[in-house]
Amino acid sequence: MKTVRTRIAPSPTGENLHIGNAYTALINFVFAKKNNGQFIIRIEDTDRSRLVKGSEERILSSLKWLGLTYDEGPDIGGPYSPYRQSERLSLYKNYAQNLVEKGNAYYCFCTPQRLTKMREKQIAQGLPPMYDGTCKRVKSEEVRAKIKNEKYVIRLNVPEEGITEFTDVLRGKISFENKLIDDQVLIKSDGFPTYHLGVVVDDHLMKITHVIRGEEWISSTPKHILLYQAFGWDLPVFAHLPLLRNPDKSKLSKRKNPVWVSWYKEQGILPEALINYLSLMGWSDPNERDKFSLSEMVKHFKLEDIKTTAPIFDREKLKWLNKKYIQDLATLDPKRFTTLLRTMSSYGTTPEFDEKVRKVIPLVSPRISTLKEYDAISSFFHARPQKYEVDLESYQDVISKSADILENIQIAQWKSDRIGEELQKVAKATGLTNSEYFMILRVTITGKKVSPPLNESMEILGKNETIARLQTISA
RNA sequence: GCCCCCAUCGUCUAGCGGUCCAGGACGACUGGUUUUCAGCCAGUAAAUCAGGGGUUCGAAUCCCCUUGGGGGUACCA
Repeated sequence: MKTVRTRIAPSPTGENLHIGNAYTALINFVFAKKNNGQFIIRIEDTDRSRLVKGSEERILSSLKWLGLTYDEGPDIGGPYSPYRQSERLSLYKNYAQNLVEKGNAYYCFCTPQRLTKMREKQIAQGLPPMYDGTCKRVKSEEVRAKIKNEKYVIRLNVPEEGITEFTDVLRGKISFENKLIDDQVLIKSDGFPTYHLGVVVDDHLMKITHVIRGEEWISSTPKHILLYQAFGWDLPVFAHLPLLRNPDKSKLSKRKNPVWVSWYKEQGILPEALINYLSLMGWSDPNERDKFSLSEMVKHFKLEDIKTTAPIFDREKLKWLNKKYIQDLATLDPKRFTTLLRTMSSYGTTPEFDEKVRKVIPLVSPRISTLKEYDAISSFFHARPQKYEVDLESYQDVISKSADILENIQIAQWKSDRIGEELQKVAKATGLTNSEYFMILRVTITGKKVSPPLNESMEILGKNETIARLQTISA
């Protein structure tokens, strides 16, 4: 049996890794690993006009961040190097010329202006816009002359009759009438291949066994099949994944949704949570579990189980999952949790991991669903409140009494339980309800009406600091 | 316009001819624990399985049509 080899072929035309590409990458990765195969990254940078500087590097780093490690790629090389199409240019042209010789492709000298006009006319007549084959009929002596001093492209010579069909692992048989398939450009006038040529040549040369990609490629697949046939190559297995959608059901786009993986990282989403959430798109664990790791997914994954209905990428459940993962991390590895917090671009007040931070984490982490939220809740542990959510002036007396009673506790007895007992006494003595009294104290200590548990927080702050904060108000 | 794909609670989904007057999770809501929030526990609402025809003793599950949604239709990927 052939070794399973999958790949994703991102174009460095965006800010970062697109969430849709991350999804495709996940499925390709999991499928490859499930079959002890290889997962490959190939950069398809054939559109020079849309190239974004630094994009490739950021795409690769996001892939790594997500834990989708690849076996071969542009930065790590591999047996089929190079993995960047712009570095494989001469290849494509040779293959295209070979097709011309066999009659499966032809040179085309039509100008973009003529093509536009042609299409407009076709649309006006209610015809499908397609290349009209003018250059297919140019005599070969004439072609040889024109190649020398005219710009040209090379087009695929699609048969005018017949049907091209293929079996999609997820969708079954899909067929297209050849007469509706356009004579696709294979080599552009700048000498670069189009996606269609590049993807077929490279997938073949790199021995890709399974082409798993987004649904938007279904209608180009017959062109690819025709190419494989023209070259006389074996077909890979095709699987077209559902497209992730915006809440309004349109194709996931940056207009309507944050689509860059880097955005989720900056928000304080953990990679494990994003991956887990993505894996819930179109696939479900056989045990109906919602939370599971990448390696657990690999264990239970079956390509055929992917549902073809396009899911909406709705961030609610991602948030819930992230909360779970944050709690796990904070509990199991508070040190790493702290490090992560401190590497956030929105990094705030949390100092390096120490005894105090170790005590703060279990109090704060269950109350956040993204790392970004951590600082707002925990900052009072490390700095006195700058402002108070409630006007405390009329409560000076109560606060002062609270300070006095806490003053009586020995430093060695400074524990949340003891603090609580003492404060209950004050609470009873004042005319205030418990909730009102503790709300006042809470605001005094934390600045906020909502905070981690008060007594425990006071314990962590220590006697001196606690009393100092009370006196700040009562004085 | 033409081609192709898709259709179960608001969302993600289970279901692959009888065990489903459709199950789970998120979200929402109610109650409990409680000094706030979070958590935890208990519970409620939420899908005439898009609609209509078949096939079958029997259909959410198979077939057809309609409708709806999506994708493609470039010298972009």
